[in-house]
Amino acid sequence: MRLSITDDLDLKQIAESGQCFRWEQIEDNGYRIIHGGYVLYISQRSPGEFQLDCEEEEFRNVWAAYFDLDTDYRGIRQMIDRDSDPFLYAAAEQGKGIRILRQDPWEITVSFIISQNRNIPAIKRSVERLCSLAGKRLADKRGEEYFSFPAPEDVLRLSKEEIAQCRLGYRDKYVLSAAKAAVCGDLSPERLGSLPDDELLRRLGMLYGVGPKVASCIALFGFHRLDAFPVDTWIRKALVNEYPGGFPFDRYRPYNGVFQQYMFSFCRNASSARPY
DNA sequence: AGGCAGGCTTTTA
DNA sequence: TAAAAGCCTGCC
Repeated sequence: MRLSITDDLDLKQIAESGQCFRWEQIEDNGYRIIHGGYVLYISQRSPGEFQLDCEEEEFRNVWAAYFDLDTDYRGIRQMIDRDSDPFLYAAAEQGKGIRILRQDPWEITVSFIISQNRNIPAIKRSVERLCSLAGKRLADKRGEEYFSFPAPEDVLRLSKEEIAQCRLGYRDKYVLSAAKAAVCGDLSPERLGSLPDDELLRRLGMLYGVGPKVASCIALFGFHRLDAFPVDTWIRKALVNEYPGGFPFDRYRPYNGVFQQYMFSFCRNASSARPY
């Protein structure tokens, strides 16, 4: 089917934004996306024009939510005043097209535990290795092989040797601990989904190996808490350099996490020049 | 009590 | 060799 939208949506921006680690680029501006039991091939024809290899029904039931199409990202960007916050304005202009996907909380929890103290290519390798060893080997509509993201029980069934092959390093015990918590139901959306942000962050932070940064990422990307604001090395530098008086969280509530994502993308893409 | 230094696996540039 | 979407432990 074809999809035409007027709001922000840029596949390349999202693919490189560091929130999803399993999108596979299959052509220029075309990706294969694995989400739960569904696989989508989607390509961007032009700004606002997309081709998807699914029926309208699946789009309405699955992918519209995945891409968070009910949220008005253009409207969120318009909260920025160009004159009073030129840095954030420049970041949002360059990151236009980013959306916060509604991804699976368990997959996000594992992915961001793995992410700590590593760069994105390394994260992707570990996640994919984990999937190929513990996930189910399946075929998509094109007959191409893919692996599902493993359930917590599947992760717990891995041998020591298989865990080692995932190159998780010292994070392996964190992943196994999270899997045990998930099996107990301690990570279920039913139990955590209705908690207020601060309480959710507190619960996530109780997981072994999950500190403030990773907890914020899980809240933002796994529980769609758009006000959660992960502070990593990039954002830390940006806050020091651009907001010596502190970031105006009150001004940007309840979308601080979206703005954080623009800044993260901007800082990572910026080489050394600062064109703003 | 709360803050801080050092250590941790591996990969990337 | 330093840095990478950090966190844990032990010490003060």
